[in-house]
Amino acid sequence: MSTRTKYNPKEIESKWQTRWDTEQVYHAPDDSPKPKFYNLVMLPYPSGDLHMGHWYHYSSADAYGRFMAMRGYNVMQPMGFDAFGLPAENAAIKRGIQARDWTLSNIENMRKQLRAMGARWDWQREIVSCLPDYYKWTQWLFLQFYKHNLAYRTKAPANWCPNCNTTLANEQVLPNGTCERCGTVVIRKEIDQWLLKISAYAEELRHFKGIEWPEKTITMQQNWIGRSEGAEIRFMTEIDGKQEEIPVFTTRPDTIFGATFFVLAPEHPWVAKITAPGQQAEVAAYVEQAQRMTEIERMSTEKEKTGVFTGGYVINPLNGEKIQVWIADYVLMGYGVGAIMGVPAHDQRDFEFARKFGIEIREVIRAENEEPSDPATWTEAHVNMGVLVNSGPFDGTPDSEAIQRVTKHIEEQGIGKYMVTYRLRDWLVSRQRYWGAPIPIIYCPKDGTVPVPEEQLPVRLPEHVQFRATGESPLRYEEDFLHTICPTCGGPATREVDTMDTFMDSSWYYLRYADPQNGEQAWSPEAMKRWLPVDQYTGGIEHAILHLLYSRFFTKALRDMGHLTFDEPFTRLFHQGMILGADGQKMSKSRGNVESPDSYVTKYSADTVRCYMMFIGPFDAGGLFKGENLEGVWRFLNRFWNVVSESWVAGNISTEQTTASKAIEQMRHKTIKRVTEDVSHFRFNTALAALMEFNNVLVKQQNEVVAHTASYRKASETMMQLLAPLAPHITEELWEITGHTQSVHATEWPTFDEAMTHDDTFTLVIQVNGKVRERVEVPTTITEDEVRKIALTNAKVAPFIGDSTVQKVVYIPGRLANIVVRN
RNA sequence: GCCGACGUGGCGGAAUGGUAUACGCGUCUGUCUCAAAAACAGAUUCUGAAAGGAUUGAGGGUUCGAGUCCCUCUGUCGGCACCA
Repeated sequence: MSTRTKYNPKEIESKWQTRWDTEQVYHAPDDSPKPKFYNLVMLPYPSGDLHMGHWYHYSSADAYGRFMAMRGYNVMQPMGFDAFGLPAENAAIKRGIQARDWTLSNIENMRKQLRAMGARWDWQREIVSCLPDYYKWTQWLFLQFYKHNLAYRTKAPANWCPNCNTTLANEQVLPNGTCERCGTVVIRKEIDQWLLKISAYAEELRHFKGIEWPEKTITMQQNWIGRSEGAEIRFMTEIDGKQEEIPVFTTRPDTIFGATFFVLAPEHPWVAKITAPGQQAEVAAYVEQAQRMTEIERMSTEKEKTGVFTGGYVINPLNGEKIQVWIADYVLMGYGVGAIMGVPAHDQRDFEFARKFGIEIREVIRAENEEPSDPATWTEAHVNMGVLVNSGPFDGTPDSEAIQRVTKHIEEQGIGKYMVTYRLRDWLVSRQRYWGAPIPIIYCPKDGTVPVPEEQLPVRLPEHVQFRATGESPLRYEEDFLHTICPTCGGPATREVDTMDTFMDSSWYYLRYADPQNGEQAWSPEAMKRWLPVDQYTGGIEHAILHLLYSRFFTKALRDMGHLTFDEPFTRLFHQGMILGADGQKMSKSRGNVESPDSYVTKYSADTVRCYMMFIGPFDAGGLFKGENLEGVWRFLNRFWNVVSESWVAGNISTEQTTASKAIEQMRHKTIKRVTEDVSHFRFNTALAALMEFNNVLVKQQNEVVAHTASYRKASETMMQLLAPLAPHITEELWEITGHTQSVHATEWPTFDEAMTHDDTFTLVIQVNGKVRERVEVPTTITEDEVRKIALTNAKVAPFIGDSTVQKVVYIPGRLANIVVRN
């Protein structure tokens, strides 16, 4: 009999990590006969260290991947690095090193940490977005967008972060008007920018056909995209003696007879033209002031309405009325057509504006049962439904019909049309920074904007540059980079010095994992068809709009270009929660509540940290990291180690069936059922609780006779398999110690027999009027009559019935009997 | 302001309309030890000597029976917010 061994994680974890690595057991082969399962996690930014959030995210996602592998899938679970971006550049400026060196050494460190988790990463598929063999294809993709008119350059007011010294996409400006990265207040700046025409896919992006995503995420994307149905109506004006038309967008064409003024956004191209000479100074001042405003100031809803009369007029095409043209910053250039008709009676914003500037408020819709009243006495706009009044030929029309009737009318008259607008604006991808993929465009004095020919890719980012303290991109001063030859005429030309938003890199990395080493193509059609789309994607909800929306856009655009054959990149999406410090606050150095996962791996084991992360609570809820709570998981793993290793050295295995062995067998089946269902639904916390319960039972019985039965041995075998996805090292080691030759992770997931999950007896709960009065152990075969008899004659129950009349006995088979009595 | 989710022991949390508080942490008691740690055994929602009573943010409703379903309120969190 061998002596008892102690759980020694240091030794076994490095032993198995090395073995898995050298034997490449987690590489997903392209030619497996098994069905594929693409298990993806959002790739990390190489900040230098894997933090608690990474462990939380990746432990569970890996457990799921391991579970699916044991269920017979060819699981592809890749890992890579989203390696371009500002932190590298800032570190370079601060420390006088190269961004590339900083990034690559961080990656090196994080690879080690990722290995120490014991996850089944497919390292052969690793991608690093800042390396030329990756960003070559990011550039290639940009060129495809350009070729299909989905990338364009324009001079427009852009969100500018004065701290990061670069433009930002709308999605990167937080709701409070600050920079997503650094929290600085974003201002607007007019410069030439490259944009991707995501708005062309607004309608399709609103739909989520055939995918299982959290409702919340879908709603967030739909709100972000927005959609308003209405009409574009052209108002007439006269400029320099010429008849001109200015369109407005409205969702309420039925209220057009109530339009008493007209408003242009301050940035509207017609502002200068329509402004009367006498008003020019005032208008110019207002426009300038609006431009200077930060996003915060402009977005404040508390703000009182402001505006300036331009001195110009337009004519309402329906009633021929001449109304004043104003400019006001509550009208946004980026929505609709940047111009509105002001209907103060039935729109609260227009109401406030009209009140402030003394403009007429004219009622054109009256709610049913509403007494006629003077709009001048109103305190707010009347937005309820009703029937049209003061609306010429439309008087008396219920406004439920009026929208359609007026729209039809203006279409027939040729003064407007039905129109849908979206809130979603095009994606600004230019960044005035160095550490990103160069935009593959050349500017030639003769040929203008010329895309870099595909065979000249990649446009290499210089690897050794002089950083500037201001954060200004060093690229524009890199003469070798800047000056080039025009691909069209061969003459001298300059390169675009802006680089691409890092979200460009991450919008397609999941495609590259399918075919990561392909030097000829971004991916081959075969690899694409074999692996994509992603079956399960796990990542934080903070990317609900940014990365997840961009990736969907890429997928749809690339499908239309013929490069992909599916509509959605991520079939099933799961958001893990956020892990907080023990004080309930976000972990941060300034708060001093940061905990390093590495120190807990050293103190306990990787398996302990993994299991603890899964045990904190529901995976989508996140939770607080409390170091002391790891003790519980650590004790569990030790007890598990001891009970398995000891029971397997004990000899004399009996195959005799006893009451005790049958009970163990039943619990084994119940546990398989619970764990299988829980892990399938990402409920790792309750799966672990079930395993702990089973283990507690095995521990309790390890000195009993039953510990020498085949059932008991089978139970510990099942425990190893069920725990394997969660704690891969300890189970692998025990599996080997107990004489198995194959890896536990390569075994088939245990199955259960439904009949075996039911006990022979159950605890019958006896209630009187819904209150529990007694519990009796009875056989499951018991009949209702027997239950009634037991319930009504039970000595402990009797006093609660007393002299009252028993009205009925509700019996729920297998559970309880409720005696209903009335006095 | 609008929309959505949530509120359970000292703590993290568990509960197909059917035994509330599983599992774990912490705490207390005990065993072992010169002692401590570890490990092991037991206790641990509140109240009560016990029988019992009360208890899932507050109040109401549906039901034989409600943490779970419905209504009102309240608190916390998340999203949106001058989008015509």
